[in-house]
Amino acid sequence: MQTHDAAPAGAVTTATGAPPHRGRGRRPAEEVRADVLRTVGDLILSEGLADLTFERVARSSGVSKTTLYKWWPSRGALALDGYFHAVEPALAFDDTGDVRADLSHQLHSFAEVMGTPGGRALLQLVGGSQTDPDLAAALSDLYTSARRRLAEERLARAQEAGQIRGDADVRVLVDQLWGAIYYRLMVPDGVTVDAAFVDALVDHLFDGVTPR
Amino acid sequence: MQTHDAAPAGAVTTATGAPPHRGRGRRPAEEVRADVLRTVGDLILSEGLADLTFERVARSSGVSKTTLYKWWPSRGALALDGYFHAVEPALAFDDTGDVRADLSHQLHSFAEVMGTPGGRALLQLVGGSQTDPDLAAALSDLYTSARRRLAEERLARAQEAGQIRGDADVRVLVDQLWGAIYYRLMVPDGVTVDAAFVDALVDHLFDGVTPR
Amino acid sequence: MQTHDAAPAGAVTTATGAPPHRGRGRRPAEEVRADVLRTVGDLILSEGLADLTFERVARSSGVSKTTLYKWWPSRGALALDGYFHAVEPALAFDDTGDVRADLSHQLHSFAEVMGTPGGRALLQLVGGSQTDPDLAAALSDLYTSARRRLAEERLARAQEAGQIRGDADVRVLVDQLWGAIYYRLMVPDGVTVDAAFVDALVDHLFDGVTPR
Amino acid sequence: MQTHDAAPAGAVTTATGAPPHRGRGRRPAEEVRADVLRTVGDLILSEGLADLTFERVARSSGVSKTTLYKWWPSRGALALDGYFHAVEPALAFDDTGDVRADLSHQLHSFAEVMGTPGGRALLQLVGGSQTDPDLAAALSDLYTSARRRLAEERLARAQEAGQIRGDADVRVLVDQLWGAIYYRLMVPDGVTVDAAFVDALVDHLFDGVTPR
DNA sequence: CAATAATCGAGACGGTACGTCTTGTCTTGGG
DNA sequence: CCCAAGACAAGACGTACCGTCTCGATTATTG
Repeated sequence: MQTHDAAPAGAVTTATGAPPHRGRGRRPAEEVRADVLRTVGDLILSEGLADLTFERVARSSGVSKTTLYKWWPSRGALALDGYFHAVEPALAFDDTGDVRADLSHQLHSFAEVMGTPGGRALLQLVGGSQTDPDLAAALSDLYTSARRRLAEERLARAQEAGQIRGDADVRVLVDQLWGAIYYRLMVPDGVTVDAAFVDALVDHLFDGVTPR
Repeated sequence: MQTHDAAPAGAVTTATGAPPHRGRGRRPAEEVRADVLRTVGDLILSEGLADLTFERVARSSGVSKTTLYKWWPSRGALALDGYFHAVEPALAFDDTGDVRADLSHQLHSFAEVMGTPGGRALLQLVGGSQTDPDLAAALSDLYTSARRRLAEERLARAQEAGQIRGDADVRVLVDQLWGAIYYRLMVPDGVTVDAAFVDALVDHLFDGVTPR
Repeated sequence: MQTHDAAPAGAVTTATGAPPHRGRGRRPAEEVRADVLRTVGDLILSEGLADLTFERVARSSGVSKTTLYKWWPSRGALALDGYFHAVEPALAFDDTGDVRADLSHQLHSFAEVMGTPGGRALLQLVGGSQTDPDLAAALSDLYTSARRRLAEERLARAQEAGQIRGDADVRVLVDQLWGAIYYRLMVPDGVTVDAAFVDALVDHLFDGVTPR
Repeated sequence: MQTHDAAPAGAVTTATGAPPHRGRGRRPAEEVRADVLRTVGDLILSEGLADLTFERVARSSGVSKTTLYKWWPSRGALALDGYFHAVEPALAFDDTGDVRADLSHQLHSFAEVMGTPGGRALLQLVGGSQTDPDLAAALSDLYTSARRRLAEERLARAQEAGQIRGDADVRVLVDQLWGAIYYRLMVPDGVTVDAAFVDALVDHLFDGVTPR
């Protein structure tokens, strides 16, 4: 466009709450998409997965249900997408050479994050995936699968470096570390996730519980 | 009871299927309750928690919604009650003196049961409890809490008997054994629960993964 | 957990207006009947026919639904019975010898009574009788039939006494006097029932509206 | 009134019978509206007002309850709308110059119509309006108010033309003619509405009942 | 630059389920 | 035996959300 037009083009009027935008014509896809993800992220962190409906997202975001259904095939897909735009999970995994220290650090961070609203939302997503195959698949593809792989790779390197016994199964170790944390959070029978718990997770596995 | 008669007397074995019972008046509470629990159990094992609604249960069981709401305050409570009348979980925990063997046996049984429709239903109940506090409380009260306690007691006895190190935390061990199984089942990123997995769980914890 | 059932035990919620009477044994029939009629009368005068249900009457009066259904076969019958115990309508009809004066007096009284809550309740009963044959029959038997007969008899005496033309139909006159008042009250298209209206009713019929 | 919406107005005679229309998306408003009104009209003429429920209308017409509640705020509004689409009442009022003949003709027609299912439905609507203010207002707005006005205007013209005495109240005459017919129909204590009755209505008022 | 094709918002639509209410029948357990 | 208390099946109530759809408005893309 060669004119003296002052159009902001890609300006995304972030603002709070719902963007105004009166009129029913077409809007840039990214703008619409951003509105949706912001709304979903807010909803899922503040009120949880149970109250997240297409209807509410449409109302709160100013985006029509038609558009929502066009881009997100299910409630789970929408929730997951909004969730990851809200929390931006850190997938990096330190490698200082000391696998026990690295694991401990990583697990403490993980336990801490799981105590936030974002952590609770993740638990609800895992919960919902038990009855929603689409959500289960999306959750695996977008998050848990990558995290498991990163952890397994770090542990495999440690095993090659001789820091973990050769006959141990590093994939099982992931379940006994992260899985144990998930379990305490999802089935909290009078137990809590604290620093001592995380320390015990690592100690038990590396030292064994059989008396010397 | 003065006789050697073992007859159950008032046992109302209404057979399978839904009894007709036309007419709208009052029926004995146990009869109504039995109809409901049988229906809910069937539904939850065959179609899962997602399709369990008060409406369907009322239709399928011939019990009115009024009655359902009177006795079961929420969908979760109804589901849980029906589930436990359908599966009758074995809570017994062997104690042969060899804790490692006992644990292994118990975990193999548990893993096996979790592969059945009843196991999948339980996972869905745990999943649903993430967004339903009532269900979470009921699930803990009726099942998980007792199971955790039994396991902890067995492990504590082993610790006192010198089979487990004194500085180990037996409550954490529960999370690293049963919790690991739950996690693999609920977040199945290309991993499966089989006999080798269960063996590895025990081996890792008792022997430790640090090279000697 | 799931049944939050169980009897309320010793909870004695006396409620307002209701006689206490705890315990389930038999009470004298007249006492029960009086409680019901008092409750129904209060309800119908204060809230109208629409909100009168067996359920509410049972709750408010402390009389069981069983007993209500035993004595009153329909909502209309119950309403009507309660109504007439609350209003005790005056059926007497003066006969001073001057039929025009007697009619005018009677109609003015009637119009006045119809402006009270009792009058409004009667209109609702007539309204309800359009869709409830039982109520229609009961209303006629208990009230309107007797009233019409009294009026017709008074008018017939006047006709015999030569105060009303022989070729007039006194039964039709009832419709054109009382019926006109009912109609204005039931279909109030901007018209009201006042003293002038009642006077006009009588004047039109006795004097005729054709110019002399 | 009844549609509190931009009524389509244009008569849409979508043929008889119920169109199947599979699929859940939006249908043209006029089509939906026509289905509803046809169903309500049939129901109210065949079974009366008492059995008219939103539930039945939804089932019979294939229109969802949501839609019914969106357009018709109450059962009365729905009933009335369906009624007037079924009966299309003739409001015309002859004026041959002879008011007595015109009135007689009009009243005979009215009495005749009131003997049909449509007439009985109208009586039930009037009855229901005694306990339903919304229905009362709608009934007045859509029908009775206009009818009363037409009659009053015809009578007023006759009064100006000297066919009715100047001190008569033409509004009261309406109650003593039409109102008397309504009353006999709504409170039928052994009396019937026939041609002689209608003749007597007119004769009494025009000639007076006082002996000459 | 006007016509056309996409794509948006808004929201109506047929459904299903919700949780509550009333109906008329029936069972239980006092008095 | 009769009553209260109230459980029961049935089914209507009015609301929420689902996923599909029509409609009109606006924009971007074409001729």
